[in-house]
Amino acid sequence: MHLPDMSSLSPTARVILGLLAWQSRTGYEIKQVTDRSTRFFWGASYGQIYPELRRLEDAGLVDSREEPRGRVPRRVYSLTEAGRRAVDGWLAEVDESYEIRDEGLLKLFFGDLVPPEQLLDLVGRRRVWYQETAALFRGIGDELDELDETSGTVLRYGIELMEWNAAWWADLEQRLS
Amino acid sequence: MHLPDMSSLSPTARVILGLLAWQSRTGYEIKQVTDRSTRFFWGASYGQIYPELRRLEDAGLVDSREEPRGRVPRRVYSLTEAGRRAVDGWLAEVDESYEIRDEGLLKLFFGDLVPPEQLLDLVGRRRVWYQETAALFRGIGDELDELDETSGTVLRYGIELMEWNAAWWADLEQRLS
DNA sequence: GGAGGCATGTAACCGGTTACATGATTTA
DNA sequence: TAAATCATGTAACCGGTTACATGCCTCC
Repeated sequence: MHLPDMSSLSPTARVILGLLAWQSRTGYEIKQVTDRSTRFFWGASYGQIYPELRRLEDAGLVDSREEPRGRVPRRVYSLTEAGRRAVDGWLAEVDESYEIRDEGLLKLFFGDLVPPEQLLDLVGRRRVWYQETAALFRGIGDELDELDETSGTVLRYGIELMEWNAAWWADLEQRLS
Repeated sequence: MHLPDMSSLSPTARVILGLLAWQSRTGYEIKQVTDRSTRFFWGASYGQIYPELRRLEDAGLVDSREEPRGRVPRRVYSLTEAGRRAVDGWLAEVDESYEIRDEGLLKLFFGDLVPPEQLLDLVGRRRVWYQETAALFRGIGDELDELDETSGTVLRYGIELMEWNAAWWADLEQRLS
């Protein structure tokens, strides 16, 4: 067991520890939950989750017990007290990263290089994509009942951000045509 | 000289080629320009730029000539015709990636784990950050004169997005207090 | 003379995705 | 019985950041 170095908590580790602070879960379940909730602003893949769970257990921030379903092996992870302290420590840090990677915006940036109708096509596609994503998020919200909690607030952020974007690109589309 | 494989144009390569489509530049200048324009939705570091320029030259998408300033070595890169075709090809693709990594949102997601005043503090910090970033972008806009071009439109997007965020977090702040 | 900007580059590291591999169980 | 879902994991690869290293030139 190594010293838990809180300053080096990787992004994926933060998501995992946060989710485990609510309840114990398997790696598979963690993936499920992130796909339905944090995916759009903080995703996680199996290739990260399973090795990370090992590292976290190694560091003493989580522990696990085997809970097979029939003959299907299954390992449930729980937050330790040290893990809980690590989560609290991270939540108390006063620095939050923010990053966007938007290829549509990059293409718009270089929009002067293409004929107007191609640019208009791009803008229209983006508008549609934002509308569809907003609808997708609304659908997730309809299945949820915990919209009053902070996790619900984040979903609302997602919906409203997508709607804002849909409106912005629709506006640009109109001005270009 | 290798075959230029357009389908494998890395994100950084796209930014570089796009900028070179406007005018020839050194690696240093490319960094300058991205820092003032695409940085907030598509950044680039020296550690990427210089090796990428080499690879692009190897692939025949750019070429370069030495243009030292006094005894300071300096290499100016230009887009070749194959490079221009690669840019046009990329711009014509109908698929654009979109990604957000927002640690503030992640903390809000787990907001139920912390005392209300700590959550309020986080929300306030985020609101301030968006306000400041909006102001920063507006400052960049004031120095620019090409606000009618598509690159100017992208800056406007940045400003308005930051303003929308500032308003959203301010609203949440008010409801929490 | 010193600070800051111009200019180029590399090495180590890191976080993440994708594809692959395996097998049990449940559902249509 | 076939497909989908549950469940775990690894290896190869990739794109990117950070820190480091070097040296000239200009302006205060």
